[in-house]
Amino acid sequence: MDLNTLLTTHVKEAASVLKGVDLPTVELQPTRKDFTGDITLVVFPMLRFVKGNPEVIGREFGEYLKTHVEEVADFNVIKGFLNLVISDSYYLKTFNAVKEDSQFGFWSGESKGSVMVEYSSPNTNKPLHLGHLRNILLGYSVSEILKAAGKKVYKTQIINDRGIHICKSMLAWKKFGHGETPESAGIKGDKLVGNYYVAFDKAYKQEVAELIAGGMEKETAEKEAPILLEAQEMLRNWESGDPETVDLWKTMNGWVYKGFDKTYSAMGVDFDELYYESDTYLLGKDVVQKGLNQGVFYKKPDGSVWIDLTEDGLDEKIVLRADGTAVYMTQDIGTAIMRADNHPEIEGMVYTVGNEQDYHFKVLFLILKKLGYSWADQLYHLSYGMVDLPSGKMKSREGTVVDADDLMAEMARTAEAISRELGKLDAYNEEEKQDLYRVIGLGALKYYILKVDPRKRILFNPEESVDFQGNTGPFVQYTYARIQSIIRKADPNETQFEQALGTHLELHPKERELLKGLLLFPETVVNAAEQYSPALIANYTYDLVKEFNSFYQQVSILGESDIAKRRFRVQLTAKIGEVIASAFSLLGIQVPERM
RNA sequence: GGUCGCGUAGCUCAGCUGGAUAGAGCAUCUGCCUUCUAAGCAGACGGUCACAGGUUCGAAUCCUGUCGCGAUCACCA
Repeated sequence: MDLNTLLTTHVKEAASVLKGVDLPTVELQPTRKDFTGDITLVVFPMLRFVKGNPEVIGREFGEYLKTHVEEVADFNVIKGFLNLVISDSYYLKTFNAVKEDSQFGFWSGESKGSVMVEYSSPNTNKPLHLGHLRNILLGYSVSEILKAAGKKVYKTQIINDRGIHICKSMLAWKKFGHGETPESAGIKGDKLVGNYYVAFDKAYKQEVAELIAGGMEKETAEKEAPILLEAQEMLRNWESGDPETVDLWKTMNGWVYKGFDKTYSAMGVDFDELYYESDTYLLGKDVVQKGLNQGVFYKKPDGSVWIDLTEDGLDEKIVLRADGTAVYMTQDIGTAIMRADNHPEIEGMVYTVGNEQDYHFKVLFLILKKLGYSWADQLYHLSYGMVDLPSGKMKSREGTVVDADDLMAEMARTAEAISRELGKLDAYNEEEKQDLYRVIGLGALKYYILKVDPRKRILFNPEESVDFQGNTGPFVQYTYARIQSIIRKADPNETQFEQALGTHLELHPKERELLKGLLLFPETVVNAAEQYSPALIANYTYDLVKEFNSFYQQVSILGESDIAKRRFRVQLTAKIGEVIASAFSLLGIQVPERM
């Protein structure tokens, strides 16, 4: 039984014995740092049931708990707050009970069901940038957190591999590419295709300008530019399965996927299952047709298909174009259904998509519900804020996009510069050092992005770059490396968790704080999963690490002469290291042995 | 204009299912490396929790309104 439920039971018991009343709820909270105690019972809410002066009542309850509950060593009352001091032996016993569990904090019971988490889902004509980075890191981390909380997770993405935008880069490559390939150009495939997407835009703008100069209306020119008409024809060719077009499409998409894979692997993320829009949009069209027959949708005179959501407080929304081609919504309907069909066992889907699409997902979930899918109310849009630059939104046309590959490389370079200056890595060869720089650089970047509440937008200033000190990934990594250094130097016998520890040690205040922090890990994981928030894990880890560093500075571990104390400190240190590694694994961040 | 989100120290953020004197990091300033890694520790400075009402014994937290910022309301994805 954990401490809170134990105390709740006894407080209720005290109420019944002392006052003869049934307390429906008991309010406990961690004692604030400035007061003596570990757990505080707030007396005020009890006044509704127990009449009297809160301070007097607090003292009465304190006396009762101190004499009847062995875990309560002492108490004090300040205003309406009953601060309970928990005995050292309770913390030591609890530590003994959990220290050998290498999966401490992770759900170890039966699976709590399956869930599918979608993230990344890029266009295939633009390289990944900082915005994708947040999406991918969030989705991956939430997946890991859900797993730790007992779910089976399928990591997935929908790849937007179809549509007019793809044809634009294909056409530009055909016109201006002269057969260039990633190999011949010596650049990643996604970058190559991205260049042609830009090349299309440039050519298109020029044509429009020329048409306007020739006396054409701007609006007409924008619609009639020959290169655009050509792209549209290419899309029709693609949809009708023209072999040459389909071949080119396959080739160029292949380049892009290879490039993306490199980026994903550099980031240390992966997927269990991929869905391609080119596979799902047809199913979406079928379902729309069915929904039309069911009366969920209706057709406008021009042939386009709509749903009327005005009764639900939303607007009318198009689900199929007049020419019968699919829109964004059509393919998302198809994708959701295909996923549910493939995995009847899943109990939920999480969509990691920016908050600019809040409305879209509201509508999507509502449509699926109206179509009668039972799983529709288990869909969740993990909505996150944009990543903006000081100058505003990132715009590829203005060249202000922060490229994901470049940024990761730059972070590693910064880590290298700092490391070289500190010069503590004599034990490593050059290759090991390079690995370490990547781990630290990535750690800084991932932590920087994941520590903020997903809902909030992030302002990224490339000039100032990401910190390596204070509340950062490297700070946590550094502490981990310190811990490993201690373990390397410690007597191997003493680091073994099987080595029993006494329960009658007198704890140093720093040790108590560390133990309290350690024991919070499991509930932190549960909370993070419930709220889909890696930020909770990051903040927890930071607090724990700060507490450890303070302990480290004030209390000698290996220098302690009392064997029982030293053994406890070494094991506590090792356990903290383990929890840091576990917590960081939930953020997708690695921890180094040295730094 | 409708809808949704956000507004806490100079900057970046915690705290938000109501509880004690609102916490960190960065920046600025002071100390601490002949003792386990100074990417660290200890401390100082810094606040009208956007504003105004309301609910409550108690509000940064809940409700209403106002202001500011952002997103969205496309036969783009």
